[in-house]
Amino acid sequence: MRAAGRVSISDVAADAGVSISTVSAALNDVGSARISPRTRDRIREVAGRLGYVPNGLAQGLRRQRSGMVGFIGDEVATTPYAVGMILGAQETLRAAGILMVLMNSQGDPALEAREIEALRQQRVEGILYASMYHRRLEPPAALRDMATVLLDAESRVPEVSWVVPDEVAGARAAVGELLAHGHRRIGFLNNDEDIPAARLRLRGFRAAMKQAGVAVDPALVGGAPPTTSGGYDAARRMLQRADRPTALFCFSDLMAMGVYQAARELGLDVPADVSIVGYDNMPHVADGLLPGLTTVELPHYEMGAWAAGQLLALISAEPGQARHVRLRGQLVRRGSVAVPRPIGG
Amino acid sequence: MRAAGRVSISDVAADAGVSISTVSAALNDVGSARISPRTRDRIREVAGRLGYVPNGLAQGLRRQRSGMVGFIGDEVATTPYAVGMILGAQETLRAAGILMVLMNSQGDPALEAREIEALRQQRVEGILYASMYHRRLEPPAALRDMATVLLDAESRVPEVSWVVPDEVAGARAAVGELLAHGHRRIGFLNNDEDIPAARLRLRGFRAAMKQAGVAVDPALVGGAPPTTSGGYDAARRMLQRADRPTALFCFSDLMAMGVYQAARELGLDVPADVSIVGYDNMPHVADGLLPGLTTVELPHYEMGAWAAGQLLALISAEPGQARHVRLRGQLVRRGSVAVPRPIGG
DNA sequence: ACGTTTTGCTAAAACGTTTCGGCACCCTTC
DNA sequence: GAAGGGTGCCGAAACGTTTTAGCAAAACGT
Repeated sequence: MRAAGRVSISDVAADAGVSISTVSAALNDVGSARISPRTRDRIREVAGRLGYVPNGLAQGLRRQRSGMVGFIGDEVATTPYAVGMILGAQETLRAAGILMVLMNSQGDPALEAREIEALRQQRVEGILYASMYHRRLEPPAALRDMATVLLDAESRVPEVSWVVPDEVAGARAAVGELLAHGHRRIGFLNNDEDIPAARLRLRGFRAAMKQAGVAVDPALVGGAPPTTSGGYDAARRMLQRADRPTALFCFSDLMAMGVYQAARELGLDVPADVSIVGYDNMPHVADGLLPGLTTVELPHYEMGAWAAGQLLALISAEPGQARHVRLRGQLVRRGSVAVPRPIGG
Repeated sequence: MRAAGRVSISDVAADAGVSISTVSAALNDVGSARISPRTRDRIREVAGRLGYVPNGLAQGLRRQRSGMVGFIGDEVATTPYAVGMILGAQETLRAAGILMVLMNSQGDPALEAREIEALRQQRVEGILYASMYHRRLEPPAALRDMATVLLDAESRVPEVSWVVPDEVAGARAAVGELLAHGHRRIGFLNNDEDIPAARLRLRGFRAAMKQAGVAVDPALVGGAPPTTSGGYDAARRMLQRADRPTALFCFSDLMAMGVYQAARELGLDVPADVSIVGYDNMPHVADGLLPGLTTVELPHYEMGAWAAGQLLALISAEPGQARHVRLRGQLVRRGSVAVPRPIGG
């Protein structure tokens, strides 16, 4: 079991009959070093035959670069969203030959501090600090002197880079889809918490309506908990009105799922009687509903990839330009939007 | 930006007026070394004041232990299931002071080989090799000489440790719940793929029925794709029979979601007319449905934790006992099971 | 044939730890 | 007052690399 990587550079050197410096230069293709092609090939052959794998710890120690970055999630790893961000980040880092060490703090500051200490000890070159939902947040003091990028969170301090979804554009796309189908009485079931996503999607909703010249009926804008039953309750209220909306834009796919239930109970067909657009493109929910839910994707993968790219830039470039980005998510069209039919028709 | 961890053990030694050996011994509480309490305290104080963080790479090099393990997922990171396993593993490793490096191979063997190489280079002490769904699978040859534990997969070769869910027990628990409520005509909507989970859950279904002395009607056992629409289609067929079942056990929560839809369309109430039990306890699906779905949890977190523990054992113990475990998942009771009422009543 | 350049390689230092053996010194003990 | 044992610390080697400076031999120019 403990045989892995037992052969060191000096074994290769001995077998090839050269010095370890030569082996190092040959294997690393050092431009400044002059090595005859024959020697180089011999070294390569020996290294391959012996199964030589350079010791990353020794390399890291000597080069003063560990080749690793840390990924810290608050409670992030408990949510399906985490995977997209992790995947995107990991993909980008892999291309750069960097490994990713995963941590999650469960929202416990003391634990988080210990984790940062462990990462610092392993000399990670930077930190991806991820939130599970779009919010405002300041990275802990322990990260002050490390290259850090915030994922799905915005910071007040301008020196730290971050990436979040473009909520306004997402909401505009969603409402635009409904408007394009001819809907005019469009309701918005917002999240009733005071978070950036709620504020910004409302702004996008209003902007889209205004641009289309459609007045917003305040009675059709409601807040509820962003859960299935939150959506269910709100939808029951809204869909029983005489002047009910022909379409509903929901803050989340979960709320939309509740809307489906409510609609069915009220004898309303989706999408014939009421069109629905969700938000999140939650795996197995948005595509699991019948009919499939048209929704706005949260660009988790892209945010992860962008954050990793920015982190790599911070690590290599000394000036360390902080950047702040809002990434658009695609509208994913499925079967929950149709042309409205006259109410009571 | 690049200030992190600049201070080394020799800085501490110089400031404290002792040798680096003494600093090392003092900070590591080496039993064999004799250091006066006063000196030790002084060293501690200096280390704290200077913000000394030992260099993990140098430690790893010298101790011949990197303090890291790798986690390789096939396509695992794309699924919500991954997070539970990752979390469980990470938690256990954290307690042992071990970091976890995350990789995912997307099912591409060439990529996987490169990733293993990278992990080997960083001298990880072992590998957690995770599958996204319970299946048979052999770890790649490149892992032959490394401490490896399979997660959510069984291997044919007895030397490799693995952990999978106890599917038979899970199915028995699910069907037992229905039987306990008085159901006798119980249908099973199985996955029509030929995978261990399908075979074993069918076995569990039969075993539970047999134990209760209830004959299995073959017409009530069906296979379908484990998706929402798969469940929907199968349920429509089965629930329109004159001798329809009063309860349905579904291979997955997604299928159960389709069953909800079908039942509602057929004017059947859940759970009054038809009781439903799912499998997976899929986040935001099982608890998002109305009524909440009673289902069997897949013990992802526990499997991750067990695998990490076993890996730690393999790493430390030279004999390296391979172990194979089937972990039970809890039955999670929500609102989708009730006492049956007479059909047509 | 003799300096000069180029080629092909090596020695040694350095990265930051841990650990082993040993060296002073002090305190007992007789 | 010398032998003996404990106490408190230190020096140096080793872990496996990379990199810089430099050296011998070969090739080149005249």
